[in-house]
Amino acid sequence: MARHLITSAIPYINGIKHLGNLVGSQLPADLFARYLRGRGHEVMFICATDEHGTPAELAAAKAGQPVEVFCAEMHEVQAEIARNFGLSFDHFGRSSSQRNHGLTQHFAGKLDENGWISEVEEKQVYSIDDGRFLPDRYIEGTCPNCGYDKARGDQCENCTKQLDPTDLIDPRSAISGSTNLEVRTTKHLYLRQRALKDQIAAWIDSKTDWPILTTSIARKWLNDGDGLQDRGITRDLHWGIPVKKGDQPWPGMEGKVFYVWFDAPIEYIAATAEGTDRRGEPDSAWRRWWRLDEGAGDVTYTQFMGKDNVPFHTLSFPATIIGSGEPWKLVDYIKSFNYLTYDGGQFSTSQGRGVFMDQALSILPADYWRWWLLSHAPESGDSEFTWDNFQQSVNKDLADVLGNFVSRITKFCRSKFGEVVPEGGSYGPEEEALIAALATRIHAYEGFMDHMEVRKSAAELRAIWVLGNEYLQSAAPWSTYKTDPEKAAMQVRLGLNLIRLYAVLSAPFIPFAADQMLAAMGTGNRDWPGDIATALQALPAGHAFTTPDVMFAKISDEQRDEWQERFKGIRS
RNA sequence: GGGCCUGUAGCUCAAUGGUCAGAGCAGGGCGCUCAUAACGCCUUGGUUGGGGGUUCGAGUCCCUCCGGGCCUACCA
Repeated sequence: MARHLITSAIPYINGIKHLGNLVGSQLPADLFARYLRGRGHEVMFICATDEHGTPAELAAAKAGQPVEVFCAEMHEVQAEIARNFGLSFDHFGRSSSQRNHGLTQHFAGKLDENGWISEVEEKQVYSIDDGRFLPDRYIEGTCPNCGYDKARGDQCENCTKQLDPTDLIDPRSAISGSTNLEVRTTKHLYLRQRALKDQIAAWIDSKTDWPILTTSIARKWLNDGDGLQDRGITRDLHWGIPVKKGDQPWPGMEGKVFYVWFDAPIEYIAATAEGTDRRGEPDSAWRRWWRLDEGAGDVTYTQFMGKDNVPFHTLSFPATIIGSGEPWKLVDYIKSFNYLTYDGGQFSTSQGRGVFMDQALSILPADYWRWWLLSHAPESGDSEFTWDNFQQSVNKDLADVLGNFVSRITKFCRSKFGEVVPEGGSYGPEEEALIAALATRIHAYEGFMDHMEVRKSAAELRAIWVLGNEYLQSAAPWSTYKTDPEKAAMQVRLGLNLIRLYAVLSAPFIPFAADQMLAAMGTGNRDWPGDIATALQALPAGHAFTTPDVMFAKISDEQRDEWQERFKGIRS
């Protein structure tokens, strides 16, 4: 039994996430966590909402709410949706928690003690009417290059030229449209990543088994141009973690907060503490996951994230950890994902294009989405969601292959033997062959799952389901029943045990259906199979079961067409 | 502009430089009747984006061209 710490990139607070966000971090992380728990390992699976930053303040203002209230409400909304998707977090925390305040200030204090913080005076655009400094992309104006009148201060979307806000002609606030702007001087703290570059590079170089997507992004940032740059870790905002050195004030930084990307990954640690606090456990309970000197030496730490998050998890957060000089646990493996696209384009919140998590659950059970998303996870490149593909995959894999298998064996048994595991008969060559085939495929499945090969795991699991149908077809208990009822009883008993075995193996992908299968089989036995023949005797003769309703109703062409129309959004 | 990823069957994807490039779906045929008209077996289908090169051997390595995507540090 090993100890596994698993974190999913924390979703931003300002709205409900779409299926692309889900498949890029939370869902595969949940798959891995459920699998490891199923195999008997000790797992700590952490996620949270990422609540700070300019967009949160603006979204709250738009909703007409104080930002604290807005964030608290949105956290509950996201937590509820996560529960309904079966995301099995040990704790779903908040980056605005007091735990994160304390830890973030602690890390900043340590970094300063060790000389890794510099104070920098810089000039930024201030909007007098908005009463706030504006990040570059919140300044709009006319592009000096192409004349596009909605160019942003960081880049012109029309001609893709990179800009400085002062380049813009007729600059205005993207928030209010106000042109009452001025350049002001402000002081910020920078994390001296440049000075930590060699240590970080050596650490990255030691990770030879990481996905290319992960290491290539890290190396690009380490080596491109002048190499890794220092990063500002404070902002002139109201909502956030006040800048302090540990629990002491930071002279000259009054009224400023830490940058959201500084405190967000620290929330992984803080959320673990929030969880143990909630359970009434002492500090040692979370520290044994995070402090190498307090019991975390045997922890394997895996992070899941979309590719946009990679620089922060390979560079900034490790710089924080390493720079602290304290024995905090560093990540062992980063599993990163490409993007899911929607029907030939991007998911778009503003255009209402694509399916968002709440909408997904309003039309179909979570397992349908979990299965499709995981079996099509964007591992080697971006992958595309189309309704046609979704309908075909779900109908074939879940309804025809798995659901129908459960249906045919339970209904046959009910009609010939009643809803009880039948007695009699013994294995022959066909059964031995099935057990051998199962052993081979389950071994392969475990190998793919151990290595987080999500799509290959799904394909292997499906192949395991198919073995059940192949067996039934060749064993043909409906025929043997006529001449040798004892043999038919043995075949059916094996088939019913396959249902339980499939529930256990499938639970990481489709936990709700797995629960349904176990409930129908009248068992709470979730033991991961070791010896397959033994595992197929979990339900003994005489054990009562119930015949479940249709587990996966098929998606009709009408539904598919209606949903395609409903979620296509407004094309610009 | 720079960098990274990617292009394989109608579709979605596999293939440590090494048999005849494989699966699933879709298409075609046969079988079965327990089952959600479901299942099983067989089968059609590829100049691996184009061109050049290295090698005994290239989907894989190199060059080049074409197409798609992402990132480029003050959004997160």
